[in-house]
Amino acid sequence: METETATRWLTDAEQCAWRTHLDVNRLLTHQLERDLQPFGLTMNDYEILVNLSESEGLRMRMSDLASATLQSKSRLSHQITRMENANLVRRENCESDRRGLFAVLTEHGLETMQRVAPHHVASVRRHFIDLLPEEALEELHKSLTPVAEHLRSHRGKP
Amino acid sequence: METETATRWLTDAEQCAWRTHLDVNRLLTHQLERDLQPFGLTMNDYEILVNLSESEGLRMRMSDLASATLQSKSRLSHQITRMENANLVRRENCESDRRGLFAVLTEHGLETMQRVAPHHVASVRRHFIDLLPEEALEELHKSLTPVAEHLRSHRGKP
DNA sequence: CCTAAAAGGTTGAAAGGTGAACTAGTGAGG
DNA sequence: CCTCACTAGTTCACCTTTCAACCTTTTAGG
Repeated sequence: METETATRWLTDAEQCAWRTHLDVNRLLTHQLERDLQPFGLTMNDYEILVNLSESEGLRMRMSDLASATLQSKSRLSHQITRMENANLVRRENCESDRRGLFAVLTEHGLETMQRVAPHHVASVRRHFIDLLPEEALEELHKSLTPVAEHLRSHRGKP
Repeated sequence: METETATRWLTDAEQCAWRTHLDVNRLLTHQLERDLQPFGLTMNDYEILVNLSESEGLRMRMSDLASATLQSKSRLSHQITRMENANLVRRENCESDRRGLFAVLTEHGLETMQRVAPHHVASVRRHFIDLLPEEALEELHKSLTPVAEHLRSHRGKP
């Protein structure tokens, strides 16, 4: 009688797909990061700017921003401090809950965002979107959505 | 006459696909990292172990290992130092080129690798591979391969 | 009310990553 | 042979991420 189940190793096809996926991620992240560098932003910075610029009042509660960007509170706190020093963002107290803080986009943050966005979008197109036929992109989205849901619902468990 | 070309913003579909892709990456990386944690390994450690264990003589030149894992030399050097301290790997001089070094898998490194691999594979299946129908995985691979090539050929340029 | 637990955030130290400067060995051209 | 440019790899200084400890305010129960 077996107590251990035999390992289901990856098939060759699975292995290839998986490694390609990993590689694309790493390479793509590097490339996008590099393309943002001339503007003095990282992808983290950019993502925060996007989130804030899409929110009412150009502001978000720290926690909401943390979970929107899938970061820990601690990391976000440091991140916002840096961006505050760069005058892209400022912290503001929350009247209705005195524990809370808002991260608020500054004028300069908004301008930066608007100036950089076209370049970033071009970069995403050039290195990813425009390399995939339209159906492939839709296919990708359809396949990945359940994965994202699974992972989201699964956070902080075994 | 226009000097600036109008920005081709992402369509809604493109935007969704792109954001999902980003999210899956981040969430998946976190999850895999967490599943390796009980074994005292990071994904970087694991990847190095895999590369070495698949090489002749369980060894690779530092540069080759760096480019196989898409890391900078500097980063790899630190990484190997840590793994050397954990006795997973050891450095060995290269006779034929006295500038060069090999990273060599130790006995303990090999055992660790073999012990951990089944769990890691299970994790990859559970959180990714097995969530995708077989054709979706092949589709994914076919779509992503040209992207990987593009990015690889494009390293270190505008 | 009062208390205890939970939620919102920050902090500081330690670990990990980056890029440029550096050392040492190689190898091709004169 | 020399020398000069290149390759292999490490190191240093600096920045980012992580994790646990911490403080304050809110909420829920008794």
